Amino acid sequence: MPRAGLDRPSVVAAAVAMVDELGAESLTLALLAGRLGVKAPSLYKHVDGLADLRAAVTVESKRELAGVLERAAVGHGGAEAIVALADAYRAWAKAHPGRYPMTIVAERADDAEDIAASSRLYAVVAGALRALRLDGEDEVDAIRALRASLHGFVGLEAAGAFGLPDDVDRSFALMVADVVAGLERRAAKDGTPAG
Amino acid sequence: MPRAGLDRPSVVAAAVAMVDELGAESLTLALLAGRLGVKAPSLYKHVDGLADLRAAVTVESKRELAGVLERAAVGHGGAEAIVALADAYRAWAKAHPGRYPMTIVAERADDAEDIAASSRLYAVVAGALRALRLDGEDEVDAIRALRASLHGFVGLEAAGAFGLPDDVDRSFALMVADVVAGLERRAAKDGTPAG
DNA sequence: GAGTGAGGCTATTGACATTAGCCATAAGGC
DNA sequence: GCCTTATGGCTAATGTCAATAGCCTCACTC
Repeated sequence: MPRAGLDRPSVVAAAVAMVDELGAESLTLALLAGRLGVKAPSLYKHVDGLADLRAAVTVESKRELAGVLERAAVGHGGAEAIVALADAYRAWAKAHPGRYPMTIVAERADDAEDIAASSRLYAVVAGALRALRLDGEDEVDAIRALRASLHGFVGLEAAGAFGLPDDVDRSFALMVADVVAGLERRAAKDGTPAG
Repeated sequence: MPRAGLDRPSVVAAAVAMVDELGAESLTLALLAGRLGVKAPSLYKHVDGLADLRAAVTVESKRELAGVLERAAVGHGGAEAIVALADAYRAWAKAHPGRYPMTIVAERADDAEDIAASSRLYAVVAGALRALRLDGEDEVDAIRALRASLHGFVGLEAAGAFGLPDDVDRSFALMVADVVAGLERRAAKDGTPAG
């Protein structure tokens, strides 16, 4: 029997592809092994079971999304940066419906890579809001509002909750514009000490 | 062997309780049967397998949430109604983290009960926005924006994505206020033909 | 009280994860 | 160029779970 030449990165990459194609539910060691030309127990040489594999796919997905958002934000400032981030966020989620939900699960305290990837994701959103010059609790509140809107819209869209034929792109653009306007008003209020 | 006296409603009710306690992942026919003092195959006399049971729990959850929201909205008008709806929505989701995600899955075209429950849920959100007097696409856009914000916030909260200690209630109240303000501005623009 | 059907049951199959333990291959030391 | 070693495959076995088939008995009806 020739060696298949697998290692952890290649196994995780195949798992990522599988989740993209078949959805998170369908990620099974048996099927993945088959695709890699190997029997299921062999995967345990590279990965510590299904839970570990899922965790690895999660980290990889957080990294990928963070990278996409970082690239989307460059060259834009102020409100434009937020809109660019929002569009990239939604596009990535639509392109990877199987993996998108993984990007919002809380980081595992014992996984340094997960913590790093999650922080990157948080940082890129925070970065898009930097121009508003909010700080402390106000900044946290703003980040939460933006993340909630984006995640909610994308999550509902992926779940097929927008059954009506009305233009979804338009609904999204309007929502993002409202969020931007709302946060800008918060920033204005913040910067202008009330009498 | 005495009969256990089960029927579809009692089996579904036990499943609902199980999801509330243990989460959706842990809903298994084997465990549920054990709780009901019965062996797993017996459940097939009342329910058409795990998929059917999950679908039934989903419908029940949509109904329950719709009922809660309907009750929350009565006695409020305008912006107040939206805030009341939002608070009730979040409270229910926090109280039922295992079932909440089921409430957003698209209805199954072949399940009349599911369609009815989903419509009720949509209608109660639409009702809270009625005072804005939006119509057609504008109304659809508004409903989507409100649903997205609510779903996103509670989804992130349930996922443990709000790791920072900052006051989550405050973040939510601010977001809802911004959504209300944004939609009111849309309504004003809509009612005032631009020059 | 006989008949009947609903609601339990056991037995079995099949998918899957996981563990234990074996064996060959590929890589490195002499 | 051999010998050692550990890595990366394997088979075999266990356990959990869903699902199906087919049996048996209780409870209700006539």
